[in-house]
Amino acid sequence: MSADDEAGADRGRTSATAAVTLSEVAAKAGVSVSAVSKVLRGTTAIRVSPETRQRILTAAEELRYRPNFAARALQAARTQVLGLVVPDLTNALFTELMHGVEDAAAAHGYTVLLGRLDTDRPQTEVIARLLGEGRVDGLVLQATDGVDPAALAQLLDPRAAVVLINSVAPGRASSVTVDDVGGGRTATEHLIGLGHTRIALAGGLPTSYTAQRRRRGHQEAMRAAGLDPRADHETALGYTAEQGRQALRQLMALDPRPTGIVVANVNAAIGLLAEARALGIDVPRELSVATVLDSWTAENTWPPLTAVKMQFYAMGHTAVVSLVHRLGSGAMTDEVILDPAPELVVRESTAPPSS
Amino acid sequence: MSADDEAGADRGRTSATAAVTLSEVAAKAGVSVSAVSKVLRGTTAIRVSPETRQRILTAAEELRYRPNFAARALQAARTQVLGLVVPDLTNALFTELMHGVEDAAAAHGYTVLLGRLDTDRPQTEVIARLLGEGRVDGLVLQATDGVDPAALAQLLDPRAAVVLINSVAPGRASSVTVDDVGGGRTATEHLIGLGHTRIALAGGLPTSYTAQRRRRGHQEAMRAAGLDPRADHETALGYTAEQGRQALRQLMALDPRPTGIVVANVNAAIGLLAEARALGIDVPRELSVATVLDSWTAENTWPPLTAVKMQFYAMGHTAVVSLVHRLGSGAMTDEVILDPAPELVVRESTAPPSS
DNA sequence: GCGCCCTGGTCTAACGTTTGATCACCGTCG
DNA sequence: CGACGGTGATCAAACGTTAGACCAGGGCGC
Repeated sequence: MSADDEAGADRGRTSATAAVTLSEVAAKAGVSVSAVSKVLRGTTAIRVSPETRQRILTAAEELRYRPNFAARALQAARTQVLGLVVPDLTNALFTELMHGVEDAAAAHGYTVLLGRLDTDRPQTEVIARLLGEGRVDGLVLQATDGVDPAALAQLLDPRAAVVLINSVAPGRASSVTVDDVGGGRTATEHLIGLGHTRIALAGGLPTSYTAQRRRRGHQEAMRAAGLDPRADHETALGYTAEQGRQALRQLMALDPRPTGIVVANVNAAIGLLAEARALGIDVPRELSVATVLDSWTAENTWPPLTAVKMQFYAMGHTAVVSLVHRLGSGAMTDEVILDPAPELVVRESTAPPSS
Repeated sequence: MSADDEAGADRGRTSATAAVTLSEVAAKAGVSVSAVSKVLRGTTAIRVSPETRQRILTAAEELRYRPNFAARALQAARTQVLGLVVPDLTNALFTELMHGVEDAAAAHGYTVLLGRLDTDRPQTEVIARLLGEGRVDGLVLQATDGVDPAALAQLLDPRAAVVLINSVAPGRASSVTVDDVGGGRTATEHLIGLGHTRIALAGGLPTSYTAQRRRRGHQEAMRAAGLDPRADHETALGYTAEQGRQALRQLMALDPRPTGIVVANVNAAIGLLAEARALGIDVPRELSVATVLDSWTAENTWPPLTAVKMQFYAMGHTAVVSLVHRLGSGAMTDEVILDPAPELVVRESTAPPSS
């Protein structure tokens, strides 16, 4: 217990903060409510004398008027709010995505509401709550990785304005994905270029759309180089640090060992790297590690991780543009961010094979 | 460019999803709107025959009725939504906090709206938008670290229902903080217990309330052990990985070098550790590192970081309880989470000094 | 047989905002 | 001098929900 802390000291009472309404502004300015609304709203065809307008603006200013969100939403039947719902907010990768979403939303006059997808709660519940209750006009949704894409598609109402990211549901929702195939390929090609031939893949769950595609990219690169992507050189355990550790133990049990590993997610790569140190495996001398996805954490491992940076900002931005478009015209689209392409960032976890 | 991807295929049009309203349910059940409202709401003093009730429930079910959020909020003059606003959502530490907030909110019938604090946007703008427009009933707010506490207090309306976390503003808002003093002390005592005497502090910005208190705990522990907390053994650069790297370079320029460093934030510790490896400094043989704050990233560094786990879940939980209490009674309180106490998690980045 | 209360509902106003319809006034044209 | 058009506003309805006031009918006690 620290000596300087004391808890629970009551200090006062709040009078219920009475919100300023249009009618109070109107009373103060000596005009009707609708006059105030029109002036403040900046309606076209204003038809108000300059003096009255000024009186209204001053009154609103002095009273610190703020339009009530609920009343406006009720009247307009829309909220100008978009929901961004992801399974894990505390993912360093998410920052970039969120910035893309927020920038695009702001540019179109929307604000962003963040939601987390509970693993225990059914995803449909979240969607129903946000969209069904009219809390948001549309949704940018990343499904949890464990969920079966087909099952997800099932519970998506095709009439709802939903844009999936990192996943697809043809005919049921729009989608935007990054170039996962390219990402898997780029990471693999880097190892091949260094001279590796026994290259393993520490992949994500088989149900994950991104995992499937990164795996495909890996295999394409292998075959293009005349190498055989062997099944026992692949794990599909998941994207967490702990699952990365498991993947390493599994792959290091092979004989001969692979000399390079492509990891499908940076968090898994961080765990995998830590496990390699714990097992006394020297990275990159004995083992090269390249990962798909880059983040600030990747440059603070030891050795710093060679990574393929994916275009999450662009994905978020495109998703919102797509959503806004959908809200306007109703068009459903599927897009893949191919430009700019995934970008290889070479650090120190990869090197030519020593043998 | 990958061969399997094609972009921008239009697929269809959405008819505007007409939301089901109470009156539609009423029409279907052959009763009045208010009867439906009362039954669905489960009002006490229901006064409705079992058959009618059943008819209403069935109709609502079949029509998939969802109450309109805006209408309900307008009528009740509150939203049952609490805002949780933090500077950085993608902080591993934030998970725990958020869970505490969400659990407590759910227990009191509130949902949580997440907000990010833009560094460029004025914080007052965010508060005004959420609270002033009636989007939320109350706010759990963590100010950005760079902001001056006095300045923050200035712009807080004492009538607003705001609970600060990791910061205080006496008389202007409630607050909940973790035991930063105890955290700084515990980390320092650990190094002292191992036999270190030249112990440095890699601290946060001087304006940060948490940094001030962790520093105080550090100094208390030093003095209690008869050691002198020398000014040149302290940095106050900030909580990011890069600032941790800077801190290490600065502290390693000392002669003699410190044999142990207490870092005030785990992200800074991760950067500091990476920089140590880059400089060829062997942790923990040449240098022990202990950090305040624990997260999954701390166990995946090399060596794994000895850390003091702070009670973020409890802080989030307590903040919401405090907020709900404030919304009810108007009482303003300041609380410090002292129980459970900060918990030392010993890993491999600390050892007795070698000299 | 009259007043009363209970049951099972309906009616109505209100929350704050927006917007199309309406209106009083005035200058002007035919 | 009466109809007309433009100006500068106000009026009223509506969005979907809630809650208190109200009401019709029937059973019962006195």
